[in-house]
Amino acid sequence: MYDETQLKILNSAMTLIMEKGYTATTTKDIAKRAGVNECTIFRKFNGKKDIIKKAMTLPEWNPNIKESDFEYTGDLFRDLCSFAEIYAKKVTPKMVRISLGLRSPDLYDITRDGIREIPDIFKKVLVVYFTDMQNQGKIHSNDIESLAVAFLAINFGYVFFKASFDDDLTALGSKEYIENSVKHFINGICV
Amino acid sequence: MYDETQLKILNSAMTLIMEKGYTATTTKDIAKRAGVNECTIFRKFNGKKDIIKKAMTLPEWNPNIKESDFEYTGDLFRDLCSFAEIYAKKVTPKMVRISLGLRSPDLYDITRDGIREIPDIFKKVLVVYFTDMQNQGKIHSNDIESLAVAFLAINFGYVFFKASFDDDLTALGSKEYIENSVKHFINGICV
DNA sequence: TTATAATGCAAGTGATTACTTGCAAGGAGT
DNA sequence: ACTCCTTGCAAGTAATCACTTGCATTATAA
Repeated sequence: MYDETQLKILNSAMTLIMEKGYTATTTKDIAKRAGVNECTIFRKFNGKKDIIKKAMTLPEWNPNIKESDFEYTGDLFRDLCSFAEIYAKKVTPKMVRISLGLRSPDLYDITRDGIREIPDIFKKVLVVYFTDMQNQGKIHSNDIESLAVAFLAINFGYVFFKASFDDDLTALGSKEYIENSVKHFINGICV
Repeated sequence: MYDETQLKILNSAMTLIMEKGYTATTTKDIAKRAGVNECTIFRKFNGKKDIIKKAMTLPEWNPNIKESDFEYTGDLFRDLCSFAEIYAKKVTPKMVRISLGLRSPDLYDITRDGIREIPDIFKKVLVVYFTDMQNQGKIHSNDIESLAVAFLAINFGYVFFKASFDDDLTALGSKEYIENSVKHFINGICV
């Protein structure tokens, strides 16, 4: 699909965008990091935006989340931990940083759908799951929507904090956080 | 503190940064939106960065969150709803958009502390609160830290989604979300 | 009236941007 | 040996960036 030179350019561009954002990343920067001449970039791609468009299809720069990734057994704790782990594995701090770096008005038409897709799919999975559990009488909730958004927020918030502040806001590891937050989510905190 | 011209420049600059990000916002843009000549900007401020530095001290562009804003009674539901409401009132989608727009490498030295401060303070308040409730025997948790981060994430996640996707991800209003998510947070979902 | 300060206007600064072009060097396959 | 194909190199494009300057205009205050 892409030759070695193209891959170096794609990866360098995304790494820089992750660090500085799209607008602040220059083609000169990209060339330097990729170890190629600047004009090579324009021989290989149709401009700066084209690099992003193509890089976003690479698995390395796309969580590529699918509804079918999330399977469940009916065991609440096990299922929610599994959901959270899959989400954490796909939506890494690196992915969050990239999606923040791609926020640029003249890039929205390219990036918008791909970025919106990720929380959307995870939320859909959760709504289906909670509805199913509700029907099976395993949970009680008068608002599945709030439940799904809250669980999504619990997981997204954590990775966002890591992406933004590293370990400064919380030193909690992903595994402990998932286990504890799921436990609290299921059982509540009331005595 | 600032004359009318300066305020127009400050507000225009921040509005544009909210929409396009710092690097993509030009001084020409700012001048045009403020209805002043571009050179006036440089007569009133010491460069582009200086505008940001000064705008960030304005209450309109700074959540200005303080630990003392959060008071509690000991009633779990009431307290957590109150915390969430205060947080939602200070950390609006507009504020989130601004803090995302300010992400630029050559701005970090100015903005970093102010941005990190907000989740930090809210988390501190939550840790103190949950510890107190634990000591009073009102809640049970083997990890206060996870609890605080999860509650912070529930509230930040929601406002972030609104800032990024408006009502597309969820049409839930702030009031319903807070009430439902707090209820779930306290009671859990298990039957 | 007169002095002062704020602003607009127009023109211009050098630096940087994304992007282009012509030519030469090198490697790979025939 | 010959031909592609890729790439580097150097030079250049027009546009835009943050920022400056000199002068005219206006409103305000003394």
